[in-house]
Amino acid sequence: MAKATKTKPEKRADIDIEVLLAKPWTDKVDPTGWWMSEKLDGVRAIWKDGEFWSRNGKPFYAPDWFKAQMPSTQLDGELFIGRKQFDATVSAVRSSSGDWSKVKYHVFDLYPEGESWSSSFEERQELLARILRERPYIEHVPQVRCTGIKHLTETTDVIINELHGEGIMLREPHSLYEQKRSSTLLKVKRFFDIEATVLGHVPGKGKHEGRLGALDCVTDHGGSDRVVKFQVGTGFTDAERENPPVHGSIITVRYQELTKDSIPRFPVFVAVRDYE
DNA sequence: TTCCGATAGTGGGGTCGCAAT
DNA sequence: ATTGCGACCC
DNA sequence: CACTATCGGAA
Repeated sequence: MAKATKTKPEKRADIDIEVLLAKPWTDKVDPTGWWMSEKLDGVRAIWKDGEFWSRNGKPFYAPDWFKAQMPSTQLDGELFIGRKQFDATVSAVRSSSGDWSKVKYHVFDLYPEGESWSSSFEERQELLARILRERPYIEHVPQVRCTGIKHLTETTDVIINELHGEGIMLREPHSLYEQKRSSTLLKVKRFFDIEATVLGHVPGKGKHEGRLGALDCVTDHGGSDRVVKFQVGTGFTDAERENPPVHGSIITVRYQELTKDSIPRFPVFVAVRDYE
């Protein structure tokens, strides 16, 4: 295993980074012919000018041995340790003395520079396949042609239920790299519902001054002796914030997954429970 | 008429780093 | 040594 | 990341 060098990273200013961002998939879009890849729950990073950059233009300071394998080509991908290891990935790549030994850079596209603007997704993947060969800490994210909605559903089942991954990314065939949120890139995720009891109200700020900001909640999933407290602050209409569920109400909360402490990640208010 | 795209602005869990205690 | 907070990631 | 609220133009 290569060791991190002691050379302190030169401080670099932020730069302008504009990446392709995804929209949620709905069944109004027929995925037939689209490219499927696993949605990796890591940290988005652009390789450019000898450094990794976040999608907000902040630098990540990878060790020299990690950067030594990188090509000169500008790349778009995910710094990723493994499934269910988002926190470990963040810790590795964002701390000043992070352990990059388990991190790999999973590349799914070129980052535009000149002519890559005008090349199709398939052409860019072909170029990537040639560039990314035989590089120890780089993976070229596999793309699978989707044969239809059943194929998409079954693949999502495997990724989420068996491999415990986050979901699927869908790429429109022949699409260009657009440096914005685009309908040519869709994310397929799944969410769960839980019921929780309202403990209290957190006041809102700014445009929500004087009304609800978030609800303090508690749930007893995972054992009635284990009290799991969390907050939910999105999913409300303005009218609901004006007149929120009172203390003691049972509400439904949607979330993606439970954290290691059994707390819902990405919690969203759905409704007050409407049955007894 | 409805829908879509873009912008602005709220909110969550978790981690790191730094200041205050 | 502990706590709180802003600034990031998602 | 999640969402709501607006607005203007496309569909």
